Amino acid sequence: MESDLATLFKALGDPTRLRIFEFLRDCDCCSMAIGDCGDVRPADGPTVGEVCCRVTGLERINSTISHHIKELKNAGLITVERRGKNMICRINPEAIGKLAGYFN
Amino acid sequence: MESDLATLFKALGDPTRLRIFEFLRDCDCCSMAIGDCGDVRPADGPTVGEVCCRVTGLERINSTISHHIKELKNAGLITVERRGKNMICRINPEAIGKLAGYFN
DNA sequence: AGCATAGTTCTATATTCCTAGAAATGTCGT
DNA sequence: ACGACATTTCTAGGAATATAGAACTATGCT
Repeated sequence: MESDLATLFKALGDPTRLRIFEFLRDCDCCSMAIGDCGDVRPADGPTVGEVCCRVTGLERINSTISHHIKELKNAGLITVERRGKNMICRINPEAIGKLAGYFN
Repeated sequence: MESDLATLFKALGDPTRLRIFEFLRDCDCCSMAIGDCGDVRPADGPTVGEVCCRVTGLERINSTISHHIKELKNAGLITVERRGKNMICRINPEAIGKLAGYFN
């Protein structure tokens, strides 16, 4: 759960992670999540599995995505919370604020 | 001279490079540069050598700093221009603008 | 309890990256 | 042309990282 700037930037510096991050951010802004590979439903955020099969151009094995999500979480960019069998992922607004402030 | 976002973030994701970047940014905002290890003079920007001996807490060999500066340049975050025997480094405002826009 | 589903952790491998020293390049002054 | 200075490029070694497959953990359902 570090959050110094270099750590934040490093986490976003990998193309795969950046896509995941942007996907989560887009879900966040419209407060909808995309259902398990097809349908659409309102939700707190997409699950790890939804990230796996929904982030376009992302052809990565489950364990790889899980690893990247963990890294985003450790950097403090997102939060991950259990909801039944699933883990739902959300952007951490504080981190965004921190980054936004840095360039102004 | 790439400038996609992942590349920008990756360049800033290394602690050494981030310090260099911030040093250059601070020089830029006050339009002063710190002279060769001690004195202060007006200038377009600090030289590579000045970065080497002036960035606090940076104990890196010359070639290492040069390598990092090159990487910042390749990412499009800074510009490097020859001035006599020296190379002067400057922040690229476009890149800053791009990053600022990204988080708003 | 037993099973299916959802994710995580472990292990291994190939690639990338950071660092530093040595050699090379470019520029200026004499 | 020569030497001093500033910086880059080359080379190499060690650390970190991305990826994937297998094994494991956690949860819910029947």
